[in-house]
Amino acid sequence: MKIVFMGTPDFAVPCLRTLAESGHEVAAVFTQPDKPKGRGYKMIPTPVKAAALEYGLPVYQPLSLRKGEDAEEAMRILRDIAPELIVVTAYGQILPKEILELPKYGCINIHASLLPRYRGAAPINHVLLNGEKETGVTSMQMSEGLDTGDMLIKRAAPIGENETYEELYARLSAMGGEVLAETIEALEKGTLRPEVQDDSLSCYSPMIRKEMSALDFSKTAEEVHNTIRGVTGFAMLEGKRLKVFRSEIANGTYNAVNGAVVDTKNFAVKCGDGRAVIFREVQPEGKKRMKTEDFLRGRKLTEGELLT
RNA sequence: CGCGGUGUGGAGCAGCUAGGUAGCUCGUCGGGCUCAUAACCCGAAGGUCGUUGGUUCAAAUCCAGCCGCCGCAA
Repeated sequence: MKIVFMGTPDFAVPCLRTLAESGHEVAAVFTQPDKPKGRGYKMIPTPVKAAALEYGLPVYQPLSLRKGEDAEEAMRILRDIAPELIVVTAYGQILPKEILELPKYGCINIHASLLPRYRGAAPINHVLLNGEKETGVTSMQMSEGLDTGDMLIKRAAPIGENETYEELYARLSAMGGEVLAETIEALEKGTLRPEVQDDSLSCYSPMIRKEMSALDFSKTAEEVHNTIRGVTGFAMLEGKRLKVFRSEIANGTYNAVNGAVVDTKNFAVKCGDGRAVIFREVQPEGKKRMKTEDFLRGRKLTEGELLT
């Protein structure tokens, strides 16, 4: 089958690899344009582009598929290729109707949630922020709405109590490749049974804004913990930013001001419900990421010291 | 040329402002104590102080360049 793949971040790479190694013809890979990024504004290729070049696949990076010269040219390229199927995984652009209808089998999307829950840009983050116990990956037949297409194959995954965004992201990313493989296999066999999404059960997961990462110690320990897991928390310690990558909820309750260090050996911080969150992995401003034990060797805490 | 921080034994840091014996908390190794321990006590090994050059009687420390790592911002 002749397939065009569209995707951008790491998350989409397993899907691309699945296709590239499936024996199907990957006629083109679309990914977002390279942008000056990071320190020194270096141009960094998107992970999907890097992987595509590895396989020697042609890469296209239109600014937009909806308007402008790039969109027209992209449309010409797609018509010229005449793919039987387009696979989209975390591409970062909305596809216009004419592209959705171009391939014989339409466009298939791999989405990192159990639809219709957590439609939208940041399902993995929001699932963790909300303390969900289970999530998954769904493949769907794309339609014009945002993640509203008919569901094809759905696979669930339990979420660990202390699992972080990075960990869940990696798991679901790999699972995405597997679900895609199954979906294509079923498509070829004609055994797919599309299932309409129940809109009344749906919810959206909007893009993450950086202020969502600010830890608020007046909230419950569970909420603080979920913020750390879902979007990497940060707090101010002695005027400097401290990122928190990993945490657990401490046993027992404490009597102290919210945000106070209540255990200097474990770096436990008291939260609004009297319980405390133990930081397990942190990164001080200007330093690298490290385990809390390492951090505490160089930076002694005092009981009652305040995080804000 | 986006802004800024940082590079010191295996880990995390201090020392640098006012150049002159390489230090702290851990880890490792050896020994001791203990019913026992991620506990405690004693001892030891381990560092071209990122790199190159400059200033100086003398540079981890001052100056310049280079390399690496990181935060912010996009």
